[in-house]
Amino acid sequence: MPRSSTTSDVFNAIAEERRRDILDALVSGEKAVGTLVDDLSMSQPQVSKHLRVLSEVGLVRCRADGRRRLYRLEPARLRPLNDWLAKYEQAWNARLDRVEDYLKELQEQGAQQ
Amino acid sequence: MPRSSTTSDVFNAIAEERRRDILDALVSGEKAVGTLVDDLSMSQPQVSKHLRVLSEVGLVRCRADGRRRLYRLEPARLRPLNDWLAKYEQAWNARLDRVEDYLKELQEQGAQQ
DNA sequence: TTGACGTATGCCTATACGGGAATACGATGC
DNA sequence: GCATCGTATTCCCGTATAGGCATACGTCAA
Repeated sequence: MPRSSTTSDVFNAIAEERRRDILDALVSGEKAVGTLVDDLSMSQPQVSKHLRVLSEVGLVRCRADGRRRLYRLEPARLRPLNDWLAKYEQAWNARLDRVEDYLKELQEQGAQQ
Repeated sequence: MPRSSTTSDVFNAIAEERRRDILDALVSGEKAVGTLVDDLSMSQPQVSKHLRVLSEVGLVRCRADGRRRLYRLEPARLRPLNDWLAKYEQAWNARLDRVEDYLKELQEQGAQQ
């Protein structure tokens, strides 16, 4: 069995960094495909394909404007991610309280790569 | 070019649902591999392999106890996810304020699948 | 109509995957 | 030492990808 499809859920869709870049670029508002191509220095087909994936999981929505297509963010779809992450906030904060431990994390993180 | 490695970052590591299941199971505390196998009804090699991925991105940490290996959560490593998501909280909340829109989201989400 | 523009799609390849089965490894108890 | 338990690793497979390139599609201007 291969990896789950990128369009199977939000988690798989945002696993690709390029797609996160696209979402980041859309935070400031609706943008045309060409604008994303320029801003992110990606090929046009590449952008279109990633937008398709994001669209299939509902993270973006499309609107026609002449021959351009304007894509906008659909932040509500990030909810599953937020909900899942919320479970760990408590455990997380408990660690953050111990500053020494946290600094050690960062050191190990740096040393590991 | 294939998809990024599952061990390339936290985003790719948690894309797999089984691995999220494992993390969820570890929220309550340190657990042995066998315990996870029973709790999650997964094969032992499967659990070990997923734990390896989680371990490589630092989401879990291992400790030996006799012939058992106890794995525990490393919540601090979820930070990149939290940071990335934070960018969207504002846009998100703006939508949540409009309850009608949010309900519509849920309806569309249900109708789509 | 014709051409140009903006975008989407199809084909291709190398690549990394998740799961199953078998097996190797390390620690324990006798 | 030896059998056994608990885990990790290896090999195999079918499969879905991301990117490059070429091209099809829809819309607008002249």
